[in-house]
Amino acid sequence: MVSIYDIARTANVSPSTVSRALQGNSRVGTATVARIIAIAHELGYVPSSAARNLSTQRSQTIALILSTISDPSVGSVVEGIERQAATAGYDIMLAMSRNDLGREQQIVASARQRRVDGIILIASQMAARYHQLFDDLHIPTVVISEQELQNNVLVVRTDDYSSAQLATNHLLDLGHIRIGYLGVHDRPASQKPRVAGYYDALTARGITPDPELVLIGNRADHLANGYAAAPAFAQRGATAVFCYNDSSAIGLLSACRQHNISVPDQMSVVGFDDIDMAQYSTPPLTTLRQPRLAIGEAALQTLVLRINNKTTENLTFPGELIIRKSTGPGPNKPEPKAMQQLG
Amino acid sequence: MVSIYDIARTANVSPSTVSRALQGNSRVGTATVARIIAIAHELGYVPSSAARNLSTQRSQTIALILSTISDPSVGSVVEGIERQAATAGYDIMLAMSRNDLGREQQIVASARQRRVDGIILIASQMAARYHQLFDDLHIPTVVISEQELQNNVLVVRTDDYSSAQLATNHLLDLGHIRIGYLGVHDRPASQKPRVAGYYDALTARGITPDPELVLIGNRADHLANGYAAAPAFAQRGATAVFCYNDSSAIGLLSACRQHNISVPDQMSVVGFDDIDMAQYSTPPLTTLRQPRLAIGEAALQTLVLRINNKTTENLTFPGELIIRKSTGPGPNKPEPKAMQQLG
DNA sequence: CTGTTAGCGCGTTCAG
DNA sequence: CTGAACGCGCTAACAG
Repeated sequence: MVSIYDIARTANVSPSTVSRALQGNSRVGTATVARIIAIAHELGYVPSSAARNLSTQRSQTIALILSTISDPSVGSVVEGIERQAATAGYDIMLAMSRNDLGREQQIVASARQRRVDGIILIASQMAARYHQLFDDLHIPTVVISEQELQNNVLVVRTDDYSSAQLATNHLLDLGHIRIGYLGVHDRPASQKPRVAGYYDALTARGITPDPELVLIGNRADHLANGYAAAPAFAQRGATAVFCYNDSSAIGLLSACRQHNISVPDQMSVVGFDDIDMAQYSTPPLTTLRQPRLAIGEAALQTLVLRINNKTTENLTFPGELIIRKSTGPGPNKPEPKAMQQLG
Repeated sequence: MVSIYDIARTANVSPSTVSRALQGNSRVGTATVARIIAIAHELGYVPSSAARNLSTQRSQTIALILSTISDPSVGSVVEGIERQAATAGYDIMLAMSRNDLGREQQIVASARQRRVDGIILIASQMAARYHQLFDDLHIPTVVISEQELQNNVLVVRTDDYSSAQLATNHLLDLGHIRIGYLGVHDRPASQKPRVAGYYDALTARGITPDPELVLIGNRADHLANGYAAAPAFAQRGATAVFCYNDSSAIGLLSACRQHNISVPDQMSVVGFDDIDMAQYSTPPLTTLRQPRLAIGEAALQTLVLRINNKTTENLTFPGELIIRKSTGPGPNKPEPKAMQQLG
């Protein structure tokens, strides 16, 4: 492997001159710089990041930890992160925790050994689970999802609470009373505020939330969860369901079709995320769009700021209600005229 | 940052003894090993991979390059890779090429500087585009997808050709004659053999493929491609369509519904991949399952073998036809009895 | 079983 | 503007 020593030798200069010339910044004779660069190119020189890392004590690497990549809603977030990381000159070390304790510890160990400059956590329970850990690590960290505040952990997220209210209010506006909530068990951090928003929206309209209409799936497969929940909702008289995410909603939609429950005539369904597939479901899914790409980009930018000791702050993005065809008037549909006036 | 020197000092041994003790393998007094480990733990020692990499000339890192992560079919593959990488002690450097020339070069540069021990390419045109590059890099590489054979590049993939034949034959068996193919423009490597399989299956039954029934979408959004293609297929008298992947198929399904084309009564649709969403589409999608998790795992294992100079070989996995509800009898449906007998 | 020595490749003072 | 010298943290070859 050719090093700066090799190129120094053939250029009749010292290694430090080569180092400087290659970095561009320092003051070196314009002529020698050109000559050095030429020789470096000619010799097929490729700088060693290990050596550089060792010397500079920075790895130009950020660890991206997520519970699973097989979730259609995280793709765009990762995309946003990767994009910004590339332009900021950081490499990404990808790790999947799978909610597996052993693997989680392994990941943290690996990140520490690699001396990663920063960490991004997506849809992982790790931040909550280890509570103090990320504070003690002294590695800048940003968590994407609602989170208990910690000292050294930044949060970038969608406003789950008000988004859930938006979704629920949409159903309420359509005249629904018996509105269910379909949840998951493996995303407590973001689910909590969504449930709260759902509850509060109901209560604000004078409706007492019925615990019977809150169903929490127990598997990691959200599609299957949604599919399995349909009969219970129908049986308990729900005319509308607000789902934790689009996957759950699409599973639910599929089951409705299977059980001949017409959507939206007999059952309105609202999802969350607006994944690519959402507008191609049957019927196209009304959902709460999260600005996933922007969140990913913001997460990385915030992290870089934090790494460079600039001032940073937690970021909250608003959700956007996307009305499609899976929601329709409920049994107590208000007068169209009134709706018009309010619009 | 505490180093082995620090722990050597407080343990009254030499740094190399510490190094050996921590590696476990070498012969060091059992007592001192215990003492050293204890002290290391106490001092909060975390080994530096940069230093180790520099010294050993191996990075324990593999580069995972893909065009985009926002494709529901790559998630499982990545999952398989990550799983095996973790157990084999490799970290993953994630990079997305986005079919962007500049980014592609940046990624290769970064991988070289990092001295990655191996490279995995998924659904990327890079292997084909640079042809000679990956050979010249002298870094073990495995490509997931059909590929022109290169010296130093291994291939792990689904048998696209015979899978396409399987899919097409299924449609043929159902009595369809005017069978279309819905393709994409950004996956030439895997599409080529699929189209070939489709053509050959048709020809083998004495049907002359009609070029009018082969539609190639021109956008990166496969769902949208599928959606846009429905009218053309209907208008040209296709009674069945074999799609490049499930995303295209689901887009097509959605458009059929929109245009009141009944599936499968008026139009049968077959996808490819068997993504999680496939069984929850309307109707549930008949598709060709790829063993994506297994492919990911095999890809990494093969790569590791190759890194360690063991013998390796290209791997081809068979696809599996999953019959669901999006396919049904065509206009020339054969006698049910005959079907039974053949089964 | 253990210590010494010498790099691995690069950045960075400190002198000129 | 340039060179010499040292350190980053760890492994490995060579003595004992």
